Amino acid sequence: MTETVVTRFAPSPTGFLHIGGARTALFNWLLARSLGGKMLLRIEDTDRARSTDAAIDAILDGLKWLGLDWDGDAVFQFARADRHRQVVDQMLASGRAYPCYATQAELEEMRSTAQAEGRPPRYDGRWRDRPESERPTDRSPAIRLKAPTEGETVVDDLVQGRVVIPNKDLDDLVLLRSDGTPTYMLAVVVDDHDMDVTHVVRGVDHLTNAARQTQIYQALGWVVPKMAHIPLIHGPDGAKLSKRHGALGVEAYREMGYLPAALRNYLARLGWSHGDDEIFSSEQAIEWFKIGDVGRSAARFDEAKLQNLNGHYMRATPDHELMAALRQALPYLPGGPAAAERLEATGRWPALESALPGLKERAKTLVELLDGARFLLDERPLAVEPAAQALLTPEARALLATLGSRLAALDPWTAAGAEEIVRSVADESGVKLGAVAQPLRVALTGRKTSPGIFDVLVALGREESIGRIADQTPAPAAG
RNA sequence: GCUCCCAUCGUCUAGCGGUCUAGGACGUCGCCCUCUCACGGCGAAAACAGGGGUUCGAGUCCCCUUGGGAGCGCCA
Repeated sequence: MTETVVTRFAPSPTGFLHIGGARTALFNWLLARSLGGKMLLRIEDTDRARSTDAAIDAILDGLKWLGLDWDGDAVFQFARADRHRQVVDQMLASGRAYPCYATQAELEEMRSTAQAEGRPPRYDGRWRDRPESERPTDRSPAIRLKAPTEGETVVDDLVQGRVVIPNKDLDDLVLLRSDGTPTYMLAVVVDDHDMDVTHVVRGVDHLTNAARQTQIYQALGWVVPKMAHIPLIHGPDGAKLSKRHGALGVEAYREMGYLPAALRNYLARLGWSHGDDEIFSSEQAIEWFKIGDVGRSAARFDEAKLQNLNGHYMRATPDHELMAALRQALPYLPGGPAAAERLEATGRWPALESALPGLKERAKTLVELLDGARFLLDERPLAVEPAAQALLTPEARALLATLGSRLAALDPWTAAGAEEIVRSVADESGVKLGAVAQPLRVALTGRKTSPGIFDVLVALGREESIGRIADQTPAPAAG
């Protein structure tokens, strides 16, 4: 019998799609796809105060952008509250759960005295075995799990190995709050069971929860799904990734000009490896992925490596595809919308695409690519960067003047033809190619660096090129 | 405090008792290519946290120490 593998990604919609969450989703996705199974999506929105529609949209949008598709419709946990309560009734009836009337103040006190005595803060089970006759009628109880007090609970984890937690360290967790709403701990178990989830892949921060949830499964007599708790992502300083480390949400990576495929590759390689392979497609990752190959130690997020990887992806992407990716990303990039407008107005979309080969090998992100393409966006007369200004010496301007008139006669307007002219001007003037090429670069782009200057000439076209050169050429005699 | 997890170059990692004078990648530093910057090529520096065992033999297994991390809610 072949059981269909079912994984699930279960974010709580209280913010954007966290980069760590994205990796959890990726591993769930890889596991499901590699085993021919399904990945489900469940929105854990039981915290009504913190859950927002905007966050749900952000998470869905982030997953789609990253190319992580899920099977079926997203399940909303809050909508299943009745089912959760039904399961608790079942547990109450079987004696595996009991009502607890302890007040917040009592719980507070329990915690503080436990702390003071050096014991782990936990519920003392004071309502666990109280007879019904003692139950107060002036308030409604929370329902707690009657957890085993002795022995140990074992989590056979696909990544962490066999993790054993003494039951005495696990208290009777709340299943249903006194207002009748189910807790996360209960909801997760019931939903995973009802959704036929076979593999639970999530962050190690849930490892202790896994033990507690195992107790719930056992109380219910349900099969415990396979678990895989993957290590968390840390910031460059080794501490858990947080706001102060900068970008946290995947949408920020879109804004920084990263390609989804590159981010997927990077994230997959963070904590998982297939020998020495560094650059691989998602298809390869799916083929190679084994959850057991995921390491147990936390990995630091290294943006320099992500950038390098993204650079590889950009260079490897065919121009028309990269062009499409850029057009899609433009609305999200800083200055992107304005750039799109300019390209539209000047009709330079084709020029940009033709300049892509030179542009993409000089950029690690789409943002850098766009910056490199600025010479195509700028209008005459060009603003020359201060650092570049120094190259426009009187001698250089004179060379430019010669160059301008020679170039004007070039036909057809090709890179090879332009190169021939530039080289001969250099030869005739007895200077090195650079002495002509550099001033030409400044005249054409306003900067000291750019793609190959002959390619720039072609991308800009004859009229614009000649014009820009003229802009930097001394006015004839008159002055 | 208690419970659990982790520990190879600065970073991500390969290594699953002998092939390790520890490999790859990013980053760093040289050199080459060159119209600039890149790309690319070549090369260099750079690690088994410490201490005990087990074993003929340990980066690989066990224990301790140290150092990190996570969890301990009527949050998820």
